[in-house]
Amino acid sequence: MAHGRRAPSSHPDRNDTEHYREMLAAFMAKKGLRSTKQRDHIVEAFFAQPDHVSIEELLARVRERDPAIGYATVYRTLKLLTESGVANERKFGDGLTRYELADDETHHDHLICLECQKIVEFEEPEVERLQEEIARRHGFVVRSHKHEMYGVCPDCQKKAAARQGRN
Amino acid sequence: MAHGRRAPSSHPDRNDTEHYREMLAAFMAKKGLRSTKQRDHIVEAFFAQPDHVSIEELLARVRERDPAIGYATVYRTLKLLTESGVANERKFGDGLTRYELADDETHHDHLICLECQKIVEFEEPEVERLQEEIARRHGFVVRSHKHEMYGVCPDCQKKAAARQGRN
DNA sequence: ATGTGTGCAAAGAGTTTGCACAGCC
DNA sequence: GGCTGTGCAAACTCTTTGCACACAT
Repeated sequence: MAHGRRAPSSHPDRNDTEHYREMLAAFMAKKGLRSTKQRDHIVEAFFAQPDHVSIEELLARVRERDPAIGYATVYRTLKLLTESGVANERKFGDGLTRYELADDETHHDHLICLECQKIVEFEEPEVERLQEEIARRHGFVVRSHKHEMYGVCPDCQKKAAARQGRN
Repeated sequence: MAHGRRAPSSHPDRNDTEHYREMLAAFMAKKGLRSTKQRDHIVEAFFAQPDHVSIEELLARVRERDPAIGYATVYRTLKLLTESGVANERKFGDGLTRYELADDETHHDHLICLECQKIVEFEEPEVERLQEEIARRHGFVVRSHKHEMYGVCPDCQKKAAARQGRN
């Protein structure tokens, strides 16, 4: 693949997103879909913050530029991004659908803080390898995976310890 | 822990569920909660099929015994089971909340077929070990985790191949 | 008797959809 | 001009909640 490997948690620069812009353009051309200012705004907002964004967050961001944009449009555009292979839907436990760049090369997974909802990404190639082996053992062909750990982050552990000290 | 290790995908026998029955009884006693025939039916239905049951499935099963049971009661009882530590909530991608026995010793994870929705459990202690290491590296204390692989099961691969052959 | 539990129906939260109008090609 | 896209609001799905009555303890 042409684009470079992206370190977890870094925001992709223009060059990194180029590949996804092309994917999207190709998909839209193939389906006869049109480019509109709403879609452009939403796509830009997504590329500017492409990790774990919820519809709400995206809508807020997009409305800074164009207050008239409706949330149905955001839903529809994110579905478009998902279908074109640019974005992936993720459902963490909180009932919201979040979206992230569909980076099929960099398989990052998530550590989620149960107290402050902070999401930390990690990569572990060894886990990837084991996964493949498990799938093979069961005869599955794997398309995607989800690996999340829920716990308490260092900051919240400190806070909890401080609370403990006071009481 | 007193209860035996349970192999993935096997249904626990009476003896296996004993431990959970005790947990539940202790929780209810502590909170001053009451035993009712509805709760008994729901709990039995859950223990009879404790893996990945949805509220719908549970409700259908419970109504075979008592058609008057409302779904609010099933929701409330499953929440009770979750709070008492007997059950765990799981959200796979389909928008339904499913419940399973909260077996904190046997960490089984899931392989999910994207075509027929079949769910296969697997265990991989090595992955568990790696997880712990990753969490430690990030300073997290892990409470729970979720590890799911989405793909195509052997049956559906065969079906797809057959379709291919015919066309 | 007291207060928890239940069933129903309504309310919520998140997401999808139908429709008339707007705007791209 | 034709057809896609948009915004709004209504519809939908799953889950939670308020209320009056039922029933454990």
